[in-house]
Amino acid sequence: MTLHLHNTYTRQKELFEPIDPANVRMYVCGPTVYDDIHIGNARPLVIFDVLAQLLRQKYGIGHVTYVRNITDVDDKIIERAAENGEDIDALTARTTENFHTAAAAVGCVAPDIEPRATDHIAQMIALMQNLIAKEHAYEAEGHVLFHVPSMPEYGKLSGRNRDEMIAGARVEVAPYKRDPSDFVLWKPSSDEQPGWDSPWGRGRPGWHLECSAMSEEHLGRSFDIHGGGVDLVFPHHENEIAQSLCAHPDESFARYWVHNGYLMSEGEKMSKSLGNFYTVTGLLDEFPGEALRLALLKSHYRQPLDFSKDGVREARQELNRFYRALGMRTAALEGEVGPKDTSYVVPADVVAALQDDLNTPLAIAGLHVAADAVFAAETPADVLRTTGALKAAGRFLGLLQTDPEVWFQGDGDAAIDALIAERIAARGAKDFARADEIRDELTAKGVVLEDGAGGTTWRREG
RNA sequence: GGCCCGGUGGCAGAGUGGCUAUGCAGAGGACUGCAAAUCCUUGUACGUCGGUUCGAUUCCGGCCCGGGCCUCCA
Repeated sequence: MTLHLHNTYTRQKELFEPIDPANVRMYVCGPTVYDDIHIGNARPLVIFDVLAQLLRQKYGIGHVTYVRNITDVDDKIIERAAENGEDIDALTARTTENFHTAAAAVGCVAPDIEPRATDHIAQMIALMQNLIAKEHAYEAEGHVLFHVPSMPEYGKLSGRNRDEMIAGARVEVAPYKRDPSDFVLWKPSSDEQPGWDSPWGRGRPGWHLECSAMSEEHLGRSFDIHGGGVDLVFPHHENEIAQSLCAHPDESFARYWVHNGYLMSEGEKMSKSLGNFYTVTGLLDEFPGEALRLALLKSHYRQPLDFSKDGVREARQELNRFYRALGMRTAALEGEVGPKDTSYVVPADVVAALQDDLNTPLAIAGLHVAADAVFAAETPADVLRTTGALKAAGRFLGLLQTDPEVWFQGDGDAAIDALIAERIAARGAKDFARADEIRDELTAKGVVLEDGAGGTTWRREG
């Protein structure tokens, strides 16, 4: 089966053909670590995690290099640290840790390489020297600027021309710019600001330079996929292309540009004043990370996604259904042993959906079909086969890898077990009044009991 | 103002030139001491106006509505 991806550069869905199938390379823009990540930041994390897993599955583990950077030098960081009265290093360390915790909580596997901007200052300086030598960049008043008119193709990715950008410019043009559209590669730092020595004095990099430097360092001058949110198309990715292509005109830089759509929250653009600003950490107090992940994957990645807590609740209901199906496996094993046929086939419709430009909603529909098959299973062998298929399909999406008992019951609860035992005894004695009393008591605590053929099980609902 | 994306049943959300996903919620039924789960049945959706076509939700155009980007927000 073949993989197709929508390429922003050509605005078409294209057959994916890696430069080197033995080393498929993907670079995704990671966070600027100035604050705890919000649910909008989590969307690209989850999407590109699915893509990375799909690539690993297709080309083999060890044949995919997934790089996701951390931008730890930026004016927003400087400002936030000043606001908080916090040391910059403390701020970036704290927010980086929050980022890692949140990413893991929504089921993302760590990227193969996670470079930090501040570890690549030397590479950035070399890149600027190269650009200056080729007359694509110039120094002015301690700044280094990229000269946009030096690149005729500038604007191709975002589909805009220079005149439009100048006409739309809302910011006053700095006097040292040769052209209003020129952008900053390097800027001087005051004594209080973080800075590094350079041929142009002590300073720090502009926003776009770090990604050009880091992708080159870790993936080479040409690589396969470059990903991020649509809002990065312009100016960030446009400028990365300008920097990297002008520095290395014989290379292709990234070949497939993959961008995820914007996320809205409760029907509106997320903002702190509207009360719809959700950090991942905050949401994790209310919902399992897996429910957040499913809620994010229920829309196609290029579509705008209206995130809502109701949507997460619905995702959790769906996960309940999947985990109920997976729980049949335990029941089957506890009952009859049966033939130990654990062979299963990963549902082809799920894989096909993902290979068609990451159609996760269609893949999830395939998960439901797989769950139906579990519920229809008639023998323990069928249960083992169908649950195996469901779980394997879930793995493609980074879902359903938890033990069903843990999903429903968490760490367990001896008091609940004791009440259930008492209720089973009461039912055995036909004391249904007492049995119902216990059910009501547990219902009030958000515990749902199920009397099945294999005994009584319970789950938390809330 | 410029550029771009979208408007699908109560909600979420795929997809297709004719056979009308999937889930959540709802209704009826089977099953169940009760309940839950599961299974069965059920609801005839594609913003609007034109055009192309034997036939359009799907292609083309106008309009309306919503959203995004336009120098540092994923």
